[in-house]
Amino acid sequence: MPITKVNENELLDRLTDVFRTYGYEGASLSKISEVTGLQRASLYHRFPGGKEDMAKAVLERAGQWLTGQVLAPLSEPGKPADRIRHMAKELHSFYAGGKHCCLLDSLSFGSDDSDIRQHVQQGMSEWVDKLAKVVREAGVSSKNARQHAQDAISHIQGTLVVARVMKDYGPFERMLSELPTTLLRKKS
Amino acid sequence: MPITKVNENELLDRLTDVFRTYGYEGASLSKISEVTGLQRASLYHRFPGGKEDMAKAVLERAGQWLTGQVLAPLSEPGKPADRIRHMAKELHSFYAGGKHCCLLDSLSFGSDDSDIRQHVQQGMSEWVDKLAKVVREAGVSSKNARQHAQDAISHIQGTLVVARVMKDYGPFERMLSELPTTLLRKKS
DNA sequence: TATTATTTACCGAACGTTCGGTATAAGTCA
DNA sequence: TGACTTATACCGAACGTTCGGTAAATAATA
Repeated sequence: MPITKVNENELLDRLTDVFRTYGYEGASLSKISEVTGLQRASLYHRFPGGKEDMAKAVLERAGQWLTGQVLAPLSEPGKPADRIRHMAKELHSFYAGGKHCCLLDSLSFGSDDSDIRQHVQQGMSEWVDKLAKVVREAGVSSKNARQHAQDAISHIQGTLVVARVMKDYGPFERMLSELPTTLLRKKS
Repeated sequence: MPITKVNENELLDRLTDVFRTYGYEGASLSKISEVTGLQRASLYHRFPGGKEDMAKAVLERAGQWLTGQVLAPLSEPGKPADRIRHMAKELHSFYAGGKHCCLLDSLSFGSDDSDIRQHVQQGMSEWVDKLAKVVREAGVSSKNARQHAQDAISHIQGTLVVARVMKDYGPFERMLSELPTTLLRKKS
């Protein structure tokens, strides 16, 4: 078979970049074609389902990344606070120090019942659940654990919004450094 | 002169709704026309600068609303904590309990140097400054005041993202109720 | 040769925008 | 008052462009 012009991983990297930056509607096929170096028709060869397939693939891979790289350190041996510090480090590189915004934000606009929206919701839902589980294992009560997980993710999303709008990455950095404390606080 | 089909305020209300929900690119003139009840050409009579003018007008009014309704209670007499509680109340209705997402989020996607983006940045910048000023007046050190203001706005944005994605308004409500504490904490 | 990746060329539909024109209200002046 | 002008609010139809998507042909590997 002929060689691919762009390999799967790099293709998804660039797609991620476009969807992150411009959102779903803003990510036109022209822009995608320009960024990936593939013509529209070639993109349809790679993603028969078109733009929606691309967005789903991007979300899928981001979810795997999150699970494997960010959430995994939480399940390894060591003191809970150390494990969370490890996660913070992974989050830092995942979001490029706040310079990359979150797909769960950029892809969550538009009509309520869109297919993409459901994927986004499921992604965030899994994130909350997995994070809450670990916090619970660290000795926080079940109810508080879920709240802390939600609050942490809220804070991540919020600092990323501020970073995007203001180009100020301070709040994101600060939030990461305070994660061990805020996430494991016994009483809210 | 003939009477208007939709008055200025209601028109801006509906425009706000569309931009909030769909973002700038997602808010097509067809959708706007449908929601406002005005034909495309009529919208250009009201907003000669087209879609961009509409978004700017919407941002402008939201900024005035924020200044007048949300930030104003912070400058009135009374205990700082009470004043912040008042602001929280106003924020609650401003964002409809978390069901309305923030224009500063939905309009902040797309190319970095767009005119809209600059308006959004200026809007959030003003918000941080005004909030920081009040926190400083309540006795918090200058540096901490700015950080607390940024953190509060981050948390607002974050809980709104979570609310939009998950349809869970708990984090937003919780965040508002904890605002007096978090905003006035002396040490971080 | 069979298969696969990519391309050129093209499609109908929707995009944001503009134009020509109509209906209504208010001001002007014989 | 009544005819005339001006200004406003709106609309239908079209503008050129871009949208997401497809069919047929070419190039390259196995």
